[in-house]
Amino acid sequence: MDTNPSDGFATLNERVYATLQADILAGRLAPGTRLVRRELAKRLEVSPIPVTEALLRLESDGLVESAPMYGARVAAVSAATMLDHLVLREAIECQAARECAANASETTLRALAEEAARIDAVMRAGADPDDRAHDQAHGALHLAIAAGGGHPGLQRELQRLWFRRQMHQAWVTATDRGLPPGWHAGLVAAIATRDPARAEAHMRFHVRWNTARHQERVEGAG
Amino acid sequence: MDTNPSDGFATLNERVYATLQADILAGRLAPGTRLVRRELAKRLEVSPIPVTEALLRLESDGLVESAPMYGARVAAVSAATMLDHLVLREAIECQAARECAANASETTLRALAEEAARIDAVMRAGADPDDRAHDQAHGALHLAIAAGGGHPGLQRELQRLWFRRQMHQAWVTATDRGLPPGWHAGLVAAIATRDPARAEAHMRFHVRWNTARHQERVEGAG
DNA sequence: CTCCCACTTTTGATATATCAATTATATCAT
DNA sequence: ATGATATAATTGATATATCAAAAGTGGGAG
Repeated sequence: MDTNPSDGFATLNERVYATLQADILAGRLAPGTRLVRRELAKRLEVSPIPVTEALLRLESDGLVESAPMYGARVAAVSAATMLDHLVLREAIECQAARECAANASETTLRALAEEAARIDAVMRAGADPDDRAHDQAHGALHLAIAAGGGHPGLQRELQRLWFRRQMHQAWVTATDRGLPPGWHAGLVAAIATRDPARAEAHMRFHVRWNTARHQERVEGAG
Repeated sequence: MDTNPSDGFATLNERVYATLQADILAGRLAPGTRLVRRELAKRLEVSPIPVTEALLRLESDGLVESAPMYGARVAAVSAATMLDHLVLREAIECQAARECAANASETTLRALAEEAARIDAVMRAGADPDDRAHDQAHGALHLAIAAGGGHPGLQRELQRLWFRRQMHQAWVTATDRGLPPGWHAGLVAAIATRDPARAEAHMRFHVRWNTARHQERVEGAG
């Protein structure tokens, strides 16, 4: 079918990509679900070609796994894949904190501090586990830190990783509770010292909190 | 045309991907070159579909840039893109060094040390700037460090980044000379201390050597 | 001579059709 | 009944065809 110019997608490829991504991130397509091109094409009322291309992009985002002459399925979620993701996120976010400390403008730092305080306030008030707006704001803050360093590549990588984080969150009980007060404000303050090592250390501690929660869950389930 | 089963590629998509990648990495396709699907399809004797898919994958590797309804071209190489790449590499490799220090087996560490010594010896002897085998071994060592931590995601990301590194090297005069003796042996020794902070610091210094060379070039060109 | 527009050409996006590999199912011998 | 095998149905890979956007081109108005 033709591309509806009013929906904001330039191509069908993009529309299919966005649709499938939303379905996976929201958990409407469970990990392991087979993604059959013709089926998806029929359901979305397009030909198999944009579907194929969208699946390829989702694969490079880590949301879909596939093998030649076998097909694609929604990527598995396991303790191992989550740990893998967290380690990668630690890499990117620690570097982002460094670069942000070194390069961000004073204006940017002020804006980050403000937003961090706002997010901490919502968290302390006890955000709903599935408060989309809050989670979205939280992600935006981390992205903004990555953007603050002025290196688009870091920002792009973190964006991709954040997709996988959202997917994981659909399949584990998120535990945002029990965070120290000023969790994000402290992080931004460390960045604002302009000391890369300090910014990195603080970010590492920040990301590792998630890793620790993850490992508790794994052991608890053992 | 049909897939030749003897060439090691399961699909035409893969073959086209490998061919174009090799052409870009070797500099046979210069940055900025327009990549017209039908042309490539005719030249490679396939239909436009595998070409489209291969271009999508190359785009996610950062070797190709494209926009909807505009087409693809070989990614630009500039001081900014190179710096972006180096920052990303610093992120991944520093984390890789940490994880390797924390998780690699003694056997792995011994093998890394051996290979590092070998590479340093070749470097000290003055490797040809375009000695493919040596460059390949050098890349393999870094990949092996990333693999040593036991997190496939880090390894995959570094592999992708290394492609961009190879591309950049086709367009700048590589300066492998002037490295301190034991450049890689020292790095692996730091990892073998099992102290993540120390491993990371050493790796950061290692990667930043490239960043510094890069910035010298930029200033020199100004 | 320059600028703008109608027209042609090129090329990206994608539907349809076809082939081949894989998987499911039915059949048969043991 | 069990397992192997032939056959049918499914589905991935990809060639061909079509449509539409964009880029290039020539001619006429100013």
